Amino acid sequence: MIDPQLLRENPDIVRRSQESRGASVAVVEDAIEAETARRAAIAEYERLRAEQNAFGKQVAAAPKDQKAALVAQAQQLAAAVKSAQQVSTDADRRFTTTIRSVPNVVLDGVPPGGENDYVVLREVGERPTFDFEARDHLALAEGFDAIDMARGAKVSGARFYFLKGIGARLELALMNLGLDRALAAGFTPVIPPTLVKPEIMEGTGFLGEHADEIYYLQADDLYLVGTSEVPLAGLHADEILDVSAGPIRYAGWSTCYRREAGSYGKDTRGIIRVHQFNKLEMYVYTTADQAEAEHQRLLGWQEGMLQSLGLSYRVIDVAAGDLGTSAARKFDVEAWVPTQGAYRELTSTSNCTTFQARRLGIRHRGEDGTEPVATLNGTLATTRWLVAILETHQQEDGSVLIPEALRPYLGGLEVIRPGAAR
RNA sequence: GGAGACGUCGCAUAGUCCGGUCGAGUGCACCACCCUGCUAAGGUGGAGAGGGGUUUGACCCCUCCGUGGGUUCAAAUCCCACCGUCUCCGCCA
Repeated sequence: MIDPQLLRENPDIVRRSQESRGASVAVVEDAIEAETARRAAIAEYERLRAEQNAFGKQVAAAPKDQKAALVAQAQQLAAAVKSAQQVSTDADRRFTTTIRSVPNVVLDGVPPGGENDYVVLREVGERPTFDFEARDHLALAEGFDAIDMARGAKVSGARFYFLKGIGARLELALMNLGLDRALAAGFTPVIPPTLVKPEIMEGTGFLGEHADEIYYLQADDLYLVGTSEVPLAGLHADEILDVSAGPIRYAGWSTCYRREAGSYGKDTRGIIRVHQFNKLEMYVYTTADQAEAEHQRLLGWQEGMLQSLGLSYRVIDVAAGDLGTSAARKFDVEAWVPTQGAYRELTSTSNCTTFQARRLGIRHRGEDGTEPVATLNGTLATTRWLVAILETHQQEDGSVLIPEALRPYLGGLEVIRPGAAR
């Protein structure tokens, strides 16, 4: 939820943000109107309520013979209070609904436009080249019996898979590498719940435009999370945090579930786009004025991971129209996938400023009382990374060199050979 | 799944039977100051959250006793539902 004070005092900033997202400017006018109506309704209700409170005291203090007459009067007042309260509650609900439909205000410098209007900030590392026919990640993995798509489909349907043998070990190694690096950077490791209540899912901003993407368990009124960002944001809901000593940083490992509705026919081969995968996610609570610096740090840790794995990548500044509801700015790190001749997203880091925190009631004590904190998130590793690792480090005989950083997590294994791996 | 107990402003508690004096008392912790020859003890005062108004004054008002309803002129207190915690029983990968 955006700052109501900003809406009232600087609506132009909100309008410009909507324009750069290519989103509706009309909702800004709706929100302003709802805010004004809300305040008027509250003022009227509170005036009547104050009157009723004062009257109640008279009734309590009155001698017995006068009480009946006073109570008769008070009954009328009570009716007026009740209806004014109803008006006030309705106005408040309408305001909340309206303002929540406004996505976060984008930061200065974010490129305007849609999906293809990103700005490339840098390209890092040399793209691998091969003097043989490169195999794609699935062909390589099948040589090691590391990924089993057919049986995944048999058991669970399309876009499900088994990671087996070295495939399973490789993923665990990757996650452990990420966790150790996060630990060194001061993150607290967390394994969160992956089923969450509606208000938590709502609070993180995922029930808006991405509602179709989310698995929902009707019998229990719970949602399966598509990222541990959701439970990590909910972790401190309705709390006042002490961020005076610096940002509070969590590294959450979880399985992620995505319906991938509307992506029929896209990335159907292998594990690029699947319904279930694992992810190590960074999640940070800090003050609003430190958010942008922290965002750069998150990006730095992500790049450090890709570099340690010997991957070639680029960093893009995602355009306003392609930001999620909660994000004010987002950087993606995309790795080069040789057989696709393209960069594919491996990480994403968003600065949600105070948007999520305002919805979830997460505050800290500032100079003038409590203020919402800023929240940020960013990927540190996912199952998809296996695609880039396998393809980048493949050799002519179908074997794959294991990046040095991963070897300690695989008992020193240096190369995966077809047929021999387990 | 069944039975019972409980859920109060950081923590611990009083208050709930018999509705108005609870716009919530006390202890601990916390902050400021005082006293004290010093990381103790004592004293005084302060201090919660959300929202509205405003002559923008360190001022006024409204709301918050798990959540949501209800009864009432008036609810922490009465009624209903739900959520959570604990104990016991049952069942179970």
